Amino acid sequence: MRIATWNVNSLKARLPRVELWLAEVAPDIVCLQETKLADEAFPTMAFAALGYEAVHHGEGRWNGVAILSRYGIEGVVDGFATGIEADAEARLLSATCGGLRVVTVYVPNGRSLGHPMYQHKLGWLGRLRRHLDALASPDQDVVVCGDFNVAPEDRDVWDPVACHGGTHVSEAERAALAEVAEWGLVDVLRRRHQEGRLFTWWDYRAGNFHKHLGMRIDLLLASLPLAERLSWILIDRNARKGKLPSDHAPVVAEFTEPADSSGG
DNA sequence: ATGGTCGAGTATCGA
Repeated sequence: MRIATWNVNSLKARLPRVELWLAEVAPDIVCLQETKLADEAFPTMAFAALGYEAVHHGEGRWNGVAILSRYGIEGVVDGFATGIEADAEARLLSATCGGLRVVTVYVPNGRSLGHPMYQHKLGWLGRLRRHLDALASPDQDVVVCGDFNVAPEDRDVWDPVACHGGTHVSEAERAALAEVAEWGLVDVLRRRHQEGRLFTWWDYRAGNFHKHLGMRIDLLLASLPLAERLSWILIDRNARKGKLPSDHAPVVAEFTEPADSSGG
């Protein structure tokens, strides 16, 4: 079972590359962020032609998240679960794909420390934790993945000194992310690979990708039963190269099937 | 030169 997450920075601009990438990487489940599409404009048929059922939660100009699945899609929840203050923006989508609970997230950027959107970001991560409480149990197979707009540790940024004082690295953001993970989720890339300079996002400007000045802010968090079945995980830097790339690279992980599901 | 590039949309804002 191959699961991927990718902030595509406009699915309209990126669809040709996304289609080629799907054919090459062949993931079974894909979480997309920043589609920047209204639901009516989502290319359902393009994904169906590649063998994916899809669900999209969009608003048009900004944000927008989607889940593609080769295992079917059911139990869709747009945004936060009932009882949690609704999000005015399309940043969260949950669905069950063949027994796996899948949550795709596009966490607010925060803009700058002291900006109202920074407090909004912290509150949003708190609501995400409550969303997981309402949606699933950590003893199930659950994956929460997407663009968290938080680099969990200093080794997840190109230069902690240069980044200090900005968003993505503050103690409060890291604590809010840790609270989400403490629900019962493992950052599987970090569990498997401990070295620094494993980035998923590079600013378009100033040749930062070429200079490998990036951050690891796109995470694939798995519940413990799922995390224990990780075969491999990688950051697909090739998808950040060439013509008209997103500024994010996908994260792709392979998991073995649960032991009790063989043979059906 | 106090920016650098994208994508939204068509002036700027957001990332």
